[in-house]
Amino acid sequence: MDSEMSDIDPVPGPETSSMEGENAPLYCICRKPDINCFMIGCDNCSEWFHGHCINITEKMAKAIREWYCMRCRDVALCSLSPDKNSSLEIKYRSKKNREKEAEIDRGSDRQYSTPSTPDYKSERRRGSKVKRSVRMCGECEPCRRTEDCAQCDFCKDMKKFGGPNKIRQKCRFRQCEVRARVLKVVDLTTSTIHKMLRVKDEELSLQERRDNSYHRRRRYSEDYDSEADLYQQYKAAGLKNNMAWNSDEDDEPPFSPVMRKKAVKVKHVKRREKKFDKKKESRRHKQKQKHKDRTRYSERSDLRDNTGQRQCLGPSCVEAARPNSKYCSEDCGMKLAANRIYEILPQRIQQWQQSPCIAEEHGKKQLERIRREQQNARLRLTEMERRFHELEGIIAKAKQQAVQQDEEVNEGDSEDTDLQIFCVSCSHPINPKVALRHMERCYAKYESQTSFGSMYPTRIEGATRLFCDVYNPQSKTYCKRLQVLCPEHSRDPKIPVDEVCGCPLVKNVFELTGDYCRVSKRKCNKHYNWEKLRRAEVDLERVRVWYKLDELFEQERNVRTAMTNRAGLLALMLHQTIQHDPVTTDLRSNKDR
DNA sequence: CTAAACGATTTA
DNA sequence: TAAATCGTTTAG
Repeated sequence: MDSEMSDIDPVPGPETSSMEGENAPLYCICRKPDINCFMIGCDNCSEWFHGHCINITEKMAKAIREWYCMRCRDVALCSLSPDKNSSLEIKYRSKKNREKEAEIDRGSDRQYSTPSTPDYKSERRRGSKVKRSVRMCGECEPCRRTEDCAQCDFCKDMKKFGGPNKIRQKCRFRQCEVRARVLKVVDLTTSTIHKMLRVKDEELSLQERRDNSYHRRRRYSEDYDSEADLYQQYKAAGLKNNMAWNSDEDDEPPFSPVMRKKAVKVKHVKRREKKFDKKKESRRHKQKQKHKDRTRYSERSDLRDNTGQRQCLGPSCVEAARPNSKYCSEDCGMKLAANRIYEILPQRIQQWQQSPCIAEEHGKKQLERIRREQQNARLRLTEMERRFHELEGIIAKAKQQAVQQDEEVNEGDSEDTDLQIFCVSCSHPINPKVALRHMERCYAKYESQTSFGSMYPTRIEGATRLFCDVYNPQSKTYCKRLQVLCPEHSRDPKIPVDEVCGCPLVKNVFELTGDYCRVSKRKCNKHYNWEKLRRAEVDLERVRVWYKLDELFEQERNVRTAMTNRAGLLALMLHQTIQHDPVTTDLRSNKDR
């Protein structure tokens, strides 16, 4: 049934597989080592078979209740024993009962062996009385606990302890070490992270010692065992300290680092398992996974000597470790850590330099691209600044024009038709003659009703008149409209009677004629507020360029950070790239260039 | 992303 | 049938 259950079951044979490389046990009719695929176990001989070797898919397996391999079936047939159990037929589930039976079957697996299904696996389960479930390995200390601590947050939530029953989780102290979901991670401080790292370090060095010394050689299996070990400590200490989980003193805080580390670790494993959970059906049909090398926690005892005291792990230190620590002093811990760095780092640097780093090259290319774009943006910016000044020049010059009286105004009037257009803002029909005026006012009206601000004032060096930037104490924001377009904070100046419109006249839309509109500004409907619009046009473009520059700057910073962080001390110590096939070169390197 | 909440399922 | 607790959703 549970795929993950098989992972930790120390069944002789398949279960103790993987990771051992050449010595990996062989299974199935093909006699190949366990590969990470669906496998089915014979309910008689317990041998494992690859699904694809015997043409059984996971889906098919779901319908199977008892499965026997060819050999067992043949033998049973040949012996022709009258014994009722010896007819080894594959038994299927009836469709409607499938779900239910799975459960019943599962349940019985855990506890009993029915005569018709010789259950070797459950017998191998070390006679554990505790029922196993998805979230309980049934083996660990917490699984065996039957009493709630009544003090943890989960207990306090329970009805029986007067809680609101909102969280609805098992007592902290009964959360399975192996399978419990990660429920809450408390107070992750930097110091705990360091401690977590140190735990890993210690573990590594421990391994070394074990390998080099009289100790029986043992496979180093990630850090699960260290967790278990520390978890024991946590429990001991946690109970003593009345569950001061957040206590973060001395070397090994009793609880937090363990659980926190576990939180990180377990999560991924669990997520994957979860997927499989859904597919799984019976205990006998297991999806094999890679992380089955979790060594049993009980094996950890060899770290301590008989007296229960341990030697400090510091380099050539012979002192006894402090309680709840693996070192006699902080110093020893640091020394050990330093040693490890000296030992590992040169190698890793060398290794790193041996293979070209694609990411690094990408980064360089990106930087080049960014720089090109930045240059373009800057050019555009200077161009826009030039236009800005040009426009101001034009406006200034336009002001000097003398007002030409009357004629044209009347002319405009005479052109008047009953043509109507609709305001883009209020959609009222308006006379084209006053359209610009109306729309301008309409825009101002609506625009004033909204606000467009940011928490910070604009700080762009060398840019004049971009954002309005008026502070609004109510919302504590700075207005981010274009200054020229902000109807809220800047009123159009009153136009003197004698002011000329002064809009540069054009023919064919774009060609400047060099002349200026000389109608009185107040009366010119054709070029209403032309300066404002022209300024806005320029300013908007300037803002765009600034945004672009900002974005590019951000990109550059990101790329640079990525590049500096790449192959840093921590990265080199923690990660490693393995080139599995040195013959095949990186496909990208051919493609890209 | 995590923690809290809570419906749903399982177990007693 | 209630309690236990799991897995998923929601909120922050």
